[in-house]
Amino acid sequence: MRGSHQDAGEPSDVEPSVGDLIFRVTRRLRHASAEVTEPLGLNPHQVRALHVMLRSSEEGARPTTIAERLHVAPRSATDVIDALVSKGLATRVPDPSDRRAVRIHLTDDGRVVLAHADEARDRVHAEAFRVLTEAERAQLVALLRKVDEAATEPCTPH
Amino acid sequence: MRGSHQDAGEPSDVEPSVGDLIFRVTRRLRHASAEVTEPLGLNPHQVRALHVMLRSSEEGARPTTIAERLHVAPRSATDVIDALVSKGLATRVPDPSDRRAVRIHLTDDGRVVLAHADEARDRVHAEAFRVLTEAERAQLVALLRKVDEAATEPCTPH
DNA sequence: GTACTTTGCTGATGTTACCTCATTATGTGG
DNA sequence: CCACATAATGAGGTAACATCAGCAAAGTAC
Repeated sequence: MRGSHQDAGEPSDVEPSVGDLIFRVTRRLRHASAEVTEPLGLNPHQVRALHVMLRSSEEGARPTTIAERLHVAPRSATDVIDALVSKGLATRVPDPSDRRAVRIHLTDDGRVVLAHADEARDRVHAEAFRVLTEAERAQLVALLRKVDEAATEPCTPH
Repeated sequence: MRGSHQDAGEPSDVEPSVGDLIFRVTRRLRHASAEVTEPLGLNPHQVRALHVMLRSSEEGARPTTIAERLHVAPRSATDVIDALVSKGLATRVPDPSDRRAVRIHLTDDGRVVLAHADEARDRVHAEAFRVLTEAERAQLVALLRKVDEAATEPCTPH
């Protein structure tokens, strides 16, 4: 974690809007997740990069692809990869089909660590939403999905 | 915005969990909000700092207080304040009751700019949740509030 | 009052996570 | 085979944090 400053946000005397609420909940989730993955020595980007590698375990992931998934510049992916390689969680392998390119592969360690990270994150999320009943959770998913999908397909030409 | 890299995240072949979904929605909200407040030359911290000042318009806000609200170190609040002062949106006024302290006040410009920023943000949020009916929005608020409150009062001693 | 401790802010400086631009090696279309 | 595009990365810059040191003012103890 970057800072040591933690707290819950103002008491908020007024009725919070949907937007405010969703930010509050998410912020807490993010912090909690960060707390559990940090002992593993991973920041969110690194975890995400490991995921990309896992998904293309066969061929390995290209730095450019990782950059896209992380929404960062290609050059920045190099740094993320460097970090993972130096931790022994990933390896650079020359791409057989393009000698300019590199393929990034998960190491066995990487696989294990990623599994731990995922499990920890899942636990945190489950804990956070444990106050909801099964039905409520389903409802929440449905609502969020609706919002998400509306934004994904901008069917509003204007 | 820091980077120029933008896109919507992977297609996600699998059923997304509540946690994933809420992150997706929030990420989009954050980006959209950032886009509209950036033309005003403000980053989220600066907007938040202006809010703190607005809330204590009478006496002015102390840097320490602003730091707390922003969840950053006191020193870092100085930088945020510097930025706002240099834009002419805030002023430092010596605290009459404690000559070590400073009070930060909104300028008239600051008030106007903050109002614009708020309005823009509200518009973005309203737009994002427009796909929901009034009832659905209320439902969403209720669910999120439940999650939020459960986390706020950690009534789970263990 | 003198002395010690604490508090409030800020200057100096370091770290991290990004960026852009330049470089090198390789692939590709005329 | 030449011009241009693409893949990765080195070099170097910036923004947003951090910590620590310093100074002035307040509070506290005797």
